[in-house]
Amino acid sequence: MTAATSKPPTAPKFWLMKGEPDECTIDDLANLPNQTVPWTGVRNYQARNFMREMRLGDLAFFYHSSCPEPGIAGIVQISRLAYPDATQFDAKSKYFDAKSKPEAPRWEHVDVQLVRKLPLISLATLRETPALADLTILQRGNRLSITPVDTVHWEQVLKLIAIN
DNA sequence: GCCAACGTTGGC
DNA sequence: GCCAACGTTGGC
Repeated sequence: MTAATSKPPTAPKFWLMKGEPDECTIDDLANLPNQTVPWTGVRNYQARNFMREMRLGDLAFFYHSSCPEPGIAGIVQISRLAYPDATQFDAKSKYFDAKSKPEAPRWEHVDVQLVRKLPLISLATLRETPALADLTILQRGNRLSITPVDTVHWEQVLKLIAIN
């Protein structure tokens, strides 16, 4: 038995990131410089911690949330590791956090870059797919804006649109 | 706008 | 450290 059974630390991970189309749609992202956006505004420790775990090249589903047609709208990749969120110190921002100090920032975020837009995979379609029953965002009461996605779930979602 | 579910706050 | 009150999320 060798030590070769463990996975390389560089294996890309999969995530799902919820965004509100009111702020940035997948098409908005496509039109930004470098098709890249800083994922600012996360104010939940669990979601922040997931961003800290992200590595360059990890892939994420870009999910449209709080809108008429919620669902997966595209794929993005992590293009910059977590760094302090400037909006927490901006008193005019809706993400301002008076309790966070510049010498000890509470909130961080990654940057994400568009990989490809997908035909919208609606929340209803996700719910109708038995193989996705354990997908985190489909669990009762789940509100986390950033969640890990199992490899099998990632592949299953892509099967829904015959990409892979 | 409703409301279930969950996270955060703060008094004790 | 408990827990009630309050705020937020997010689909419907």
